[in-house]
Amino acid sequence: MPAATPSLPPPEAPNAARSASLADVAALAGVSTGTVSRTLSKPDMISAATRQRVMDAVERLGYVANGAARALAMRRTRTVGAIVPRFGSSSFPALVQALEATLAAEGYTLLLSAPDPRPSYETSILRTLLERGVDAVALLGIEQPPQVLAMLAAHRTPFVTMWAPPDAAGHCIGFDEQAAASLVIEHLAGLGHRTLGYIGGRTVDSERARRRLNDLGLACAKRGLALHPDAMVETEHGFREGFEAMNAIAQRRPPVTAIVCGSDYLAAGALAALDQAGIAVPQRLSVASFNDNDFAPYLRPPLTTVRLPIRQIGEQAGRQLLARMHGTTSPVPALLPVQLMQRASTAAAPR
Amino acid sequence: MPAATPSLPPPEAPNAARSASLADVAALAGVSTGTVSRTLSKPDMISAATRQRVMDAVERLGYVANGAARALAMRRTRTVGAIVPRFGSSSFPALVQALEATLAAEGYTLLLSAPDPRPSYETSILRTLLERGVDAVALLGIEQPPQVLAMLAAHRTPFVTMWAPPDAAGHCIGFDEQAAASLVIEHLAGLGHRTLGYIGGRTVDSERARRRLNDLGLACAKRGLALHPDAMVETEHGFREGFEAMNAIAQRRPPVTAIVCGSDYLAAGALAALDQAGIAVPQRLSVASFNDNDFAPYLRPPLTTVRLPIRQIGEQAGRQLLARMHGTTSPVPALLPVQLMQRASTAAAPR
DNA sequence: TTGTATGCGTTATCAA
DNA sequence: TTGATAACGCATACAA
Repeated sequence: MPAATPSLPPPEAPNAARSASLADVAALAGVSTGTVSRTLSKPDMISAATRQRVMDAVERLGYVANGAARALAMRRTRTVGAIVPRFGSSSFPALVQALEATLAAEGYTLLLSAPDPRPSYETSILRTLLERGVDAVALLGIEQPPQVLAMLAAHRTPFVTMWAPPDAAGHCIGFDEQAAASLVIEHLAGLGHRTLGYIGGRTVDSERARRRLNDLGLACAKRGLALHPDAMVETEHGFREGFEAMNAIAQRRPPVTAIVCGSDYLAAGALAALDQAGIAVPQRLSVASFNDNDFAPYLRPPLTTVRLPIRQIGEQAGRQLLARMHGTTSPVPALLPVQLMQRASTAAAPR
Repeated sequence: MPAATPSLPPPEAPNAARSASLADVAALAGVSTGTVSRTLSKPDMISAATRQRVMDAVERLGYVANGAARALAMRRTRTVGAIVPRFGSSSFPALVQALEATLAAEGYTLLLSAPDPRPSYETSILRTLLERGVDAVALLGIEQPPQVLAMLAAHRTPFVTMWAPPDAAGHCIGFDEQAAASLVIEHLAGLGHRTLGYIGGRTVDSERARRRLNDLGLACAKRGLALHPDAMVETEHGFREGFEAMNAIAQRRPPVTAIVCGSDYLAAGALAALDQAGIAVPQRLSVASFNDNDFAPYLRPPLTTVRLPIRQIGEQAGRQLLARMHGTTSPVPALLPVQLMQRASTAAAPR
């Protein structure tokens, strides 16, 4: 160790080995570290003169606070963990973007993780997040294993589940899935359809997909409609997947007059497949879809879609977490409304 | 081991006020904190017996390390910052997913931030990231202001720019944009097209969009093709935007025989618009596009597209950062190859 | 193999 | 208003 300069401050930065610390700033400004800290956090507690000196020193040294030290002392990181599966596709990115924006507005940063399919559950990801000291966690589209909730509880970490079944533990930000299913089915029933197909998510992977299917089934039953087994495909959400699913269905030639798609990616893919196969829509087959990316309304022929409040989920989740982190007891989140986007598709059911 | 407690540890958790610390584990296991720390980080330095005791204590207390303290002591956070604009749309999510996966495999977590349009530059976001102690930074799709690079350099933080001009400062992970433009134009020239349109990103916002346009122009010039001003639209990347851009172009009825789209979102939207307007493709108008989402090939009618190596950019960037953080001098990244996805679209140029 | 003690950079408490 | 100083929880060099 070179001359440790026990008393007086070095005139210039002696070694730029490490980036400047609070102590460096204090030395340069000729004040104590406490004063520097206060100057940065509560400037009005400091006299204008010293404040100026401190700020100058901060500027000259290019001081950037060490978040680890701050987190250690303050016991919070201003960081929020998000566990998001299949981030690269479907409508999750839009949701995450909304979440990030909401949190960023209050100075929080998002730690993004994807659940690792390998180990037992996503508890290892959660563990990593907790080690990173996240102040809160947002869970998206995962079936919460009890362990996850237990860990969260044990660490007193606020969390929300997004787009999850409303009975999920913890506070859930979602929309009325049953109403959404109902809107689609009622619409098709009104057009005279009796036998339907469905292209949607994998029920084996996803509790949400199971519920979606269940809700559709109930809505169908209420109106005497039926889902035909040969016209059902479970797949990932994506354009390509919708395309292939629709092709598979078309090959089986099931006696259906309408297809419901679980997302507008799937719908777009399905329509492309029908187009290529020369199957006229809606003359020979109607298509309706859940709309999570705002582009279904632009597809030809006009689709009737239920618009899902994707970005709103992200925003609400962000607000909810902020409130909870700040100790504000926020109202129990209500289900967000869904909306039927009716198009002037007056075509009656074929057949 | 029930009666471990050799000396005088609390029989149960006395106050669960805070979550367990190393000291708590040490006390319960009847060892020192150093031993616990070593047990967790380098287990083979510890005797089997004590290791077992420590692990039991860890288990019983549900111990999770405090990352802030660890980061403070180790001077690293195992965290990587990513600055990603508009990641809710276009092809950025896929890239981010690839980046996250690559980093997560090595125990790194991604801190995701979107550049805030408000303040001068994204230096405030970068500042936040640096305060959080990120070990490295990945910049995506932004025009790096000198300040950003300066801050990065001042803090000795490794970084890469992704999908940026190759001459950008720092190491850039990208692909050969000129080759991509060339492939599209050569293809259209080969079909006999002479006058083209283009729907792409906003050149005013994006250096990348400027270059893309420039590259297309050069490729056109080489073959004597021309871009028609009335058939040029700059917009955001999205399905809806492509739809509206194409409608705008159609209204102006420019004398073009082919349209180039900057992304498959735009292409999909454009095709939907043409479809709705009853403009036959490719009989009356050819459409070609840059393909960043793997779904253009499924669009009808067959599009010829250039596949852009989006996920590979994320992976390469991740690897590059990992290497740099570990001090490994990794080879200078080469431009990733692009690929023409030719479809059996043998239609010659109309007119 | 294990224990002890120090440092990491902030915040916060308590005096001055 | 400011300064000294004690946490904060972990890693690690050094001792034993």
